[in-house]
Amino acid sequence: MARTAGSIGTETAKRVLKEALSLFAHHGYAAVSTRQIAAACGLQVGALYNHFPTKQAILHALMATHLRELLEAVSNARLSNEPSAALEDFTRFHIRYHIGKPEEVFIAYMELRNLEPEPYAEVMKLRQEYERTLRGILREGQARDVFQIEDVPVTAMSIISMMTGVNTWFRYGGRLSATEIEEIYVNLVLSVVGLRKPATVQLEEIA
Amino acid sequence: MARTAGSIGTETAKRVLKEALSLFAHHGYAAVSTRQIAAACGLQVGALYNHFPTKQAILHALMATHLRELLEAVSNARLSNEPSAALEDFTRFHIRYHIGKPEEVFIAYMELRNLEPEPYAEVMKLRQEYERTLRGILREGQARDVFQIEDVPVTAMSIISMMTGVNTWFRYGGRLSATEIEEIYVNLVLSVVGLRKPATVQLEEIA
DNA sequence: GTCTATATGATGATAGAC
DNA sequence: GTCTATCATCATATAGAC
Repeated sequence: MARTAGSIGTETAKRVLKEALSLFAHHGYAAVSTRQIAAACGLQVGALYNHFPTKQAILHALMATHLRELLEAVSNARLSNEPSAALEDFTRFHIRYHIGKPEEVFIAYMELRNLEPEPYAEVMKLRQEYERTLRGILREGQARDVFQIEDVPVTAMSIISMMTGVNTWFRYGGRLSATEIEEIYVNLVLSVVGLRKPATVQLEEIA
Repeated sequence: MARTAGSIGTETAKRVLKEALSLFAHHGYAAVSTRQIAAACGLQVGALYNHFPTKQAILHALMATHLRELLEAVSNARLSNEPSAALEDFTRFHIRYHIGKPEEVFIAYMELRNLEPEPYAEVMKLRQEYERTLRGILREGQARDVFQIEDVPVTAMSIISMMTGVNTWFRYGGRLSATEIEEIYVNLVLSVVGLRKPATVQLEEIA
């Protein structure tokens, strides 16, 4: 069957998702034809429809799977109970996860408008569930007076935009390693809530 | 002629750009047909080609015009010479400009991959020119020891991602007005470089 | 499950009349 | 400058043989 986004069974279906992921990320969903996807899998067009009822079902499966895996991963990340440590944990998790899955992230952000209302609503719900994790951390830190936050929802969206932005410029083999970027972003994000990790480079420079 | 991005003369050409802007922003470049654009202008397809040689030329004109206007506007914004004031000026400018032109911004970020190498390179150059303005401010503030910045390029991209992110969630008539959002973002951006506007809400809360 | 063949319609772009 | 008509190609999706 392999019709639902949650359970993709067969090897061929997995292959289709893998190739479609790459093609959609590079050229955009609307610009990729089912023939291209089939060819990349070593199939003819007709065979594709044994695994997915429509082209859009492939897109939906990619997005929903990505977001579900993201939610599962952040749930497994076991963030600290202390707000500033939790925010650091969340930042490291987000940067690492997003740098590791640039194509999935790109599609999940760029191809939303190609979804029909129903799958769109489902995907948006998953996204908001992830954003809620961050808002929870921010609210907790605000309540305990360890964060300086003017507006929690806006700050949460800002932090997410800031962090997800790495995917627009980061390339392996560039000036900075993924680990270095992670460290920089921890400082950037903590700064946003009025904190700053003590005893790092920029403090030494000032002293 | 109206073939080059810089100079679009006739009324009809302007109309085409206006309608294409809206259609591309809503459905995506690849998903919009030339017939749709023509119909929105009250034309037949053939007439479109009196004004633009290809569909992609319309996209290119939209992106290049937007970025050129953005550069002109930021140049006219007369940013302060003092780094922290300049950063505040830049933030206010960026938020205001981007909230005011959501469709242009959306297209300029989302449809880059639909450009051929040459127009792509031109558009990227314009984008980088804008980013350079912010990097200049950050470097100046770093040199004068008023900003705490670990890495100027990464911080610049973070700030731009953060600010441009408003366009993904801001809607007129929502909880916050454009002015309120501008104020919040000034604080967020100054926080990123280790500053915070004095005597605002969150300081009173702490006291 | 995959193939070939095909239905049905839309696509970007052009030609030539007015 | 716009129209109508058309080209050649491509699209998604389906049917039926193997």
